[in-house]
Amino acid sequence: MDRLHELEVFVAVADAGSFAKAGTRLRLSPPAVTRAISALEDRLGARVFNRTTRSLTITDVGQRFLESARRILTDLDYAEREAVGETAVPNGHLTLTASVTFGRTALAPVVCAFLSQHPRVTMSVLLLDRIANLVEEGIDLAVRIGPLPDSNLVAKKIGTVRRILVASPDYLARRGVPQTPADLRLHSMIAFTGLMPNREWRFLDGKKNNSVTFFSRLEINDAAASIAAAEMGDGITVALSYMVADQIRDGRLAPILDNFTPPPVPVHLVYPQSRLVSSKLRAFIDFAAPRLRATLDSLGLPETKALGHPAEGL
Amino acid sequence: MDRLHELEVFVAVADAGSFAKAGTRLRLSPPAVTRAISALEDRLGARVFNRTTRSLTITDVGQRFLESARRILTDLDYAEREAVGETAVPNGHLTLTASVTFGRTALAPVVCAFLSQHPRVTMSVLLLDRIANLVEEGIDLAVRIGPLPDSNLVAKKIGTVRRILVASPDYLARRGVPQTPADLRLHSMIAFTGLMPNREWRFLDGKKNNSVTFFSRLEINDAAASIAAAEMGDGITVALSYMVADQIRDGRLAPILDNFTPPPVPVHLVYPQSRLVSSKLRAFIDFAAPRLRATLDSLGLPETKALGHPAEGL
DNA sequence: TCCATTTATTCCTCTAATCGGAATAATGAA
DNA sequence: TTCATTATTCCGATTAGAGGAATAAATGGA
Repeated sequence: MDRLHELEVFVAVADAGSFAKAGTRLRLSPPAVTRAISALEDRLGARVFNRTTRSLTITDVGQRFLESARRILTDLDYAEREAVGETAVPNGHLTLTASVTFGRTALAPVVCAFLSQHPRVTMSVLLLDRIANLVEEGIDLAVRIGPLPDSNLVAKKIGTVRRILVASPDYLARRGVPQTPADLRLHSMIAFTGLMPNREWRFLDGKKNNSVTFFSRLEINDAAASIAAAEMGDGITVALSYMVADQIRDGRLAPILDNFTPPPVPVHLVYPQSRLVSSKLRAFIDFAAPRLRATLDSLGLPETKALGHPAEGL
Repeated sequence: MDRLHELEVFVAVADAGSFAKAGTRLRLSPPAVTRAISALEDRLGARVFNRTTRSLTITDVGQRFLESARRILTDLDYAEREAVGETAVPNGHLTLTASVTFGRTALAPVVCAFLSQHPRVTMSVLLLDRIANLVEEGIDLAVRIGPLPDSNLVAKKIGTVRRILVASPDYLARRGVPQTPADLRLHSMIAFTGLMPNREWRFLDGKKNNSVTFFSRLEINDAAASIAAAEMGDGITVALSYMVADQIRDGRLAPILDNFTPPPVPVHLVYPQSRLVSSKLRAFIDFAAPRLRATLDSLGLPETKALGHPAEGL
């Protein structure tokens, strides 16, 4: 077994406080974690952890070894990068996460372009419609849409996205185009709960925040499904602008009530705070930020200051 | 691949100056050495050695990495030993060498006893009838019989062995027992060239060195074969006392001219000089020295000061 | 006190990695 | 120019390590 792998697993278990969490962080199966720790313990001839199914404590041997293991892993990483000096190219693995639709539409092309320029980097891209815990899940970088809660993550803002109402031309031909937000009460609304909870459309009326509530005949928690339903003429839904860029361009959906939208929400790249951001992560951020900014700009109006009610983050 | 294995191979190649020598030292096949260096170079994204079939130079990248690699290997070894602290047991691999017959008769039982007391140690025992180069061949310890040439090896003397003349009782009944060294001229001599080159028997006559030359009808360079020939009644041969201890005890050979033997030759444990003798090597030396000393004592007269002509070493 | 859930470990099968031998090609020395 | 040595590649065989499933144990909550 790769002895450095053993050390990596050992440090991860010590940091995570359990085999299971360390496995999640390192994307290893439970037996793989057990195997690595057992191999280390065999070589040391001593236990490094005392553990049961629900508790884990580090032993004296483990405590003494832990600092050395960290240092050795850091030293090797540094030595390898120092050895190749100024000619170093970013290499290694990066794990990213984003929402499913953002990942598909905006992030994937940027990742592919980055990988073609950096053949020594490998990536995992996790498209999730939940807020991942970066540290616990061993994720290097996330794209976060919406206001950020306080945390010790580093955030780099790359733009905003607008929340817009859309409907199919066929629907609008049948039912008329709403002229005011109040008109929405007369329409079939497809309530995507991720962006319009409580059947309420909040918007800026000039500089004033306003909202209108409505009855929705369809309430759904999946963005793609709500957009598909709107395309089929079932009603009006809300989407983030990038989610429907293709459909708008192709004429399958039309934006409505453009002057009555909520303020745009920010989009950030976020990553765990660290004294040393790895070169590959730095390289990706520097590569991706302007490209994602351009993507966001082309998919919506230029960035404006966010005012008023914060949206639920994705 | 075990990344530390890559570092170990890398350091060994740098020290040895060739893949082939490093492979010999580490007991790896040529492809295994190539594979380890290639894996390291793939991970660094740069060559560490420029090499042809007959030359090898370290690159700038390799030079920068070499010191780090050494330090990391040393740090890990130390960290593992420190972590387990006072409860540490010797562990790891030791490579020993000795002559074939000494290995079989005297060393093997000691090695087995040591291994049964130290289950965390593994050993390779190389029984060779040539003088191995410890550093080049990655050998931790050798048993050397005979005077030692100057070297930077550390030597610990554990005893002496006598060179004795032996013949079978049947031969002696047929041809008579030689009473003086000069009588050897009248006998059939089996000249084992390793111990009696130039058909000459050198011996101490009181305090004076003396010698007798003779015609030998059989000259052979293999100790076992010459002893076997003597057992068959073909003549008188010379042997180191431990080589024929069993035969003498069993009455299959008898020593002759005991008062006219050359001075005993020393037996040493030798190992490369190093600032830190590994705990497993230290443990083996401490374990083996008294036992081998006892073995040598029981197989021959007590240790006496070596005087006169040095024997060829084995 | 009991039960359900979670987690560490073990077993098994499959896949991938690494082994060494043989062959090849290249290099340097005689 | 030839030959011996050495680094590399290829191939088949063996071993290692993966993850899934099952198991057992421990813990927390009811």
